[in-house]
Amino acid sequence: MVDPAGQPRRARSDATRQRILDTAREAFARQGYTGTTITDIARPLGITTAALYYHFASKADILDSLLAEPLAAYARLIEDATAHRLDAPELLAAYLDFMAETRELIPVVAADPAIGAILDERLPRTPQQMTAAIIAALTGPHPSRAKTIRAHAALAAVKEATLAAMSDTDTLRPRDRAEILAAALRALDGP
Amino acid sequence: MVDPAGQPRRARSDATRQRILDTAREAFARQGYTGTTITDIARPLGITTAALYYHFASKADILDSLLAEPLAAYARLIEDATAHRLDAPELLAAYLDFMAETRELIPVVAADPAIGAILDERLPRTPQQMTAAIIAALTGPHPSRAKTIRAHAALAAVKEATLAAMSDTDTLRPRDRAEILAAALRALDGP
DNA sequence: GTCTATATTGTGATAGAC
DNA sequence: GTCTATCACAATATAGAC
Repeated sequence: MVDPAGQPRRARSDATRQRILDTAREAFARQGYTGTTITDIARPLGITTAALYYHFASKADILDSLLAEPLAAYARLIEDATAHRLDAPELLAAYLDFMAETRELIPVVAADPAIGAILDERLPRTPQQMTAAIIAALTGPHPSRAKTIRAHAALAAVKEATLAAMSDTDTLRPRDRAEILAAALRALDGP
Repeated sequence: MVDPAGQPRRARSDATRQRILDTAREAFARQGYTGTTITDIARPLGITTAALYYHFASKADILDSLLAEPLAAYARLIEDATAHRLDAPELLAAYLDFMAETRELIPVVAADPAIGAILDERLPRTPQQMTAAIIAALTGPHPSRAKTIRAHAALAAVKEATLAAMSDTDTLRPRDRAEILAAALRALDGP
């Protein structure tokens, strides 16, 4: 059960699979999902596209593998929001932490309309419905138009400021995190 | 100079050209630029793709025609920002009005990495540099890290809240506009 | 100004050898 | 597990008739 390279075969295969995922994530982040060809993924790895299809059933399957864990985390966030287990500051903080962890894939998913179809099959609700659920949790039981607008502002502030703050660091600095949350809460709550 | 339909030929051609642009804008907004085929544009109009190529040199040429005016307006905004002709509230207001006018095309441009290449040829600076210029104008002469983060938050709040407010109306309500600007300024300026 | 027909290229994906 | 070779298809774009 050990091949000439001295590694168990299963481990070797898993390692290749992981390298494909890493390369794919990078390529998707840079060129988008539709804009990335399977050749773009295979070539940097020094393998052919045929070899790639030994590890994954399709291009969409690669994306699925990349998104599985983040999507599950996001679904949990939505569930917490709709069940009112989090107040507004806690919800914004949870949303921020999710964005921080998933920062590489966020633009990929947001960017490509072709991903919408894939997402619809993986999620209990549409992305728009899921955003609406967070907005609703932020506005509380009496959602005036003004409050809804402020909720959109706060959510967008958290998302973009987090991505901006992490453009030069791999881990979000606690001071930055606090600054972002304070700014979002000011946008949400009024003077 | 009048064809059987009773219209001057030039006017008829211009009208067709305009219908192509309208259909293309709608399709791009729905499916993205890369995700839209020229057949997607031609079929709803009841013409063939060959006919479409009489009016436009390429698919990219259609996008160029759609973006020409918005890009010029955005370049003027950047120029005003870098020349410090606008203070922070005025700059956010100008940014908001630009987003409101261009709302259909914003997701298209933001979404598709393939558009980046086209944009690089049309703009004096990269989109990232242009955003950075607005951020710099918002932070003022002494850009602390905290202030920069707040500027990102404010800008994102304006952008997304404006798109959200206009999702159900064609013209932005003055009350909504004021609400968005107030929220963004709170995010920017601190308590 | 629009058509039919076609050239050309790029892409996701598969078959079968090693 | 990776290769060579190839397929099927879709997409942009062009040629030339009407």
